[in-house]
Parts: sequence; C-alpha cells; structure tokens
Amino acid sequence: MYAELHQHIKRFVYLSSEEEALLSSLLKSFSFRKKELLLNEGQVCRANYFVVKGCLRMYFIDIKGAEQTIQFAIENWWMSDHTSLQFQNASQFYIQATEATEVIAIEHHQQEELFNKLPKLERYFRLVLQKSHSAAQMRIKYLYSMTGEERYRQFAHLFPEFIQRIPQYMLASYLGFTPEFLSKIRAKK
Amino acid sequence: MYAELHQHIKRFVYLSSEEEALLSSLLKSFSFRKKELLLNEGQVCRANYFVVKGCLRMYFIDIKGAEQTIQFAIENWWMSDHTSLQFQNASQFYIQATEATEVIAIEHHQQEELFNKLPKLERYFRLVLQKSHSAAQMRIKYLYSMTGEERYRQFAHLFPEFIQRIPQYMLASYLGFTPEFLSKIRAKK
DNA sequence: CGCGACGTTGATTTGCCTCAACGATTGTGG
DNA sequence: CCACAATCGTTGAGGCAAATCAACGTCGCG
Repeated sequence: MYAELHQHIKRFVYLSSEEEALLSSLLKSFSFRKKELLLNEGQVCRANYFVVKGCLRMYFIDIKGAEQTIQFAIENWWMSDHTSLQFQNASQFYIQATEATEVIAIEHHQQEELFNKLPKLERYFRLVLQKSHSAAQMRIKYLYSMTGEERYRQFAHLFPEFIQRIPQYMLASYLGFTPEFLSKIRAKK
Repeated sequence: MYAELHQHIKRFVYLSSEEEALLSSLLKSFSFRKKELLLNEGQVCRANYFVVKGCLRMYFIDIKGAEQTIQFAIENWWMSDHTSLQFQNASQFYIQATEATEVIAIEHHQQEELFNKLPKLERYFRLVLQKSHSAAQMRIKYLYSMTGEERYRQFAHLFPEFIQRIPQYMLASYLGFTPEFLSKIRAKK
C-alpha cells in the first residue's frame, strides 16, 4: 500500500519495513474528479497531498475575478498551503484537481504524531521543501528576465507532454499572461 | 557565542546546553563589507548563512545586463543557494552584502555531520524552509495580481524602515520594475 | 576637488491587456 | 443519441502600464 510514496521517500531517506508500516498507518488515500476542490479559499487546509496519479493546481482569484495559477503538482509532487496547514488559519488559495487525481494525504492532526514517531521524515520533507523553494525561485527568475512568449516557448520545450494535459487558460495564468495572449503566441507557429 | 542563532532556534525546537555547544562547534562567523560578494555566479555555494546584523541579497544579471534581485535576508533570516549548496554545482546567482553584515555560517562539509548529530535541526530547517517557500509563493501572488505601483506602496507600508536601508535600484529590481519607474512613482507624492 | 555611482525627468516605444465577437469542442439532460 | 448550452479557444482593434533611451542633477568618497 502507498507504494508510490514509499518509493519516493527511498530516494531521500531509508525506512525499515516497520517504519513503512507505521507511516502507512497514518496516511489516507483520496480520489478527486476533474475540477473538484481539495481546498477552498477561506477554508483551513486539511492535509498535505502527495500526487500518485493526476494533477493538482493551486490558484487564487484576483481583484478582477481572474484565476491565477500559483503552482501545479503532478505525480510525485506534494501540494499544500503549508501556512494554513501549520497554523490552521484560513487559506488565501484554492487547490483543485485539474483531471481525475489520486492522492495520498497526511492530515493535520496526524502530522505531529508522524514527525515524533518518524523523525527521519523531517529530513525527507526538508529536502522536498528545498526543492519546492528552489523551483519557486527559478520561477521568479524567469518572470524577471523573460517575456511572456519566451516563458511559453521554454515551458513547451521543457514539458511538451504537460501542455497537452491542461487547458490553455490554466497554463496562461501559470506563465503570467492572459489566455488571449497565449492563443496569439501559438498562432505565430 | 552565536546567541542570536540559538535564540532563533528556540522559537522552533528545544536544544539542551550540550546540544547548543555541539552546534556552536560546527558554526563559523564571518563579516562582510558593503557590496562584498559571498557567492559569485558560476561558483559553488559554500555555506548556508544566517544574518546576525546587516542585510544580504541574492540576485542575477539578466540578458540585458541588469541586476535582478531574487530575495533579501535581514536579521534572523537564512540565505543560501540551496541547490548549489546541496549538490555542489555551479550557482546561477550572486549573494552580496548590501551593507556591512555579520553572518553565522554552516559550511557544506559540516552540514551532514550537523544533521546526523542533531537531528532536531532537521525540524528547525524544515520549518524555516516552509516559511521561505510561503514567502516566495506570496511574492508570485503579488506579481500576478498587483501593478508595480501597488507593489511598491504595499512594500513601503509593510517595511517603512527597510526602504531607507537599501538603494532604490535594488528595491526596484526586487519589486519587478526599473529604477526609472520607481523614481516616477515616488515623484507622484 | 573631481569622478563615479545613484537618482530624476521627459519623449518615445512596446509587450501585453481589455473588450467584443465569433468558432470549436465538450458535456449533459431529454 | 441528439440538441443545446456551457466552456474553451481564436482573432482583431484599441489602449495602457511600464520599458527604453538619453540627458541632466546630486551626492559621497578617494
């Protein structure tokens, strides 16, 4: 059970089979349909989600009513509003399944117990967060040094399969421009 | 010794005085003058730096030759290129002291030993990284939903003392626009 | 004192947004 | 399984926020 997650953890820390069993006892699986919300703005984030299959996105709705995508999580990535999860306060974000998605969840009330019983996981999550933080920094770097068109072309080059998977309006908001503008870039060949 | 750091760690995890002593034995202090570089683009990042007094910034130079500021670190914040530090590969960033700055450093070759001897610190750094990651996400949120002028006014409102401390061209690049534009915003009262 | 770094100001340009109208595709209930 | 609506993508005209470029002012420092 939870094989994909155990596999991923193995890349960073070693867990004995007893430890794996203990971990498994504190996890839950969930399935979400396309467009279903895992977290609503104003709600408290319930869990940290590991994507087994499918795709999640975090977004917010700006002052003009447009959805702006903060990040995506595909297979083997974690997704959560860490601030809301840790301090149990209202989130500013939505988390949504962009397609039918299976996740493994660590819920808030299990989290403390988990880290106390398996301190090795502190290391695992430290390393996972380091990677997420670096990804966010690179994102800022690209926003500050490339035009919208350049960001699209780079993204399409790096993740050709992913752009097939999500609607263009989500990709446009992730890359920091409007759907109309993306459409015009694509029209230029 | 290293009182400021011990103080900061106490906010997140408890360390006995033996543990504090062990930690201290693996730290180093450094002083940097205004404009001095702690990390150069293309170099391997040597350490994770905790700011005791002063201010650091991470930046890169874009294709047009302009410096773009990725983040600042003032007192009680950590600064490092985590990717370069962990994998010991060339960094894409510069880290510079924006004023005379004292730091406490954990160097790469001590890092593993430190985490092995004091696994509690995994938790501390996990929580520190969580905060940094959330800050980077909020940064993206603001870039996607506010104009340059709005970002400046918010920043000036939240950190009135900080805008006195750094040259305007650094603030402009942090907020995502040009020094000329910042000058024009300020001229408008 | 003189030079280089930093900040200001104005004229012009541009990347991208806004709005609107119109196809195409998807999903859903009858 | 079709009809129709809702969602999603495309295209074009016009507008605006901010960049670019250039010239000039000012201040701190060797």
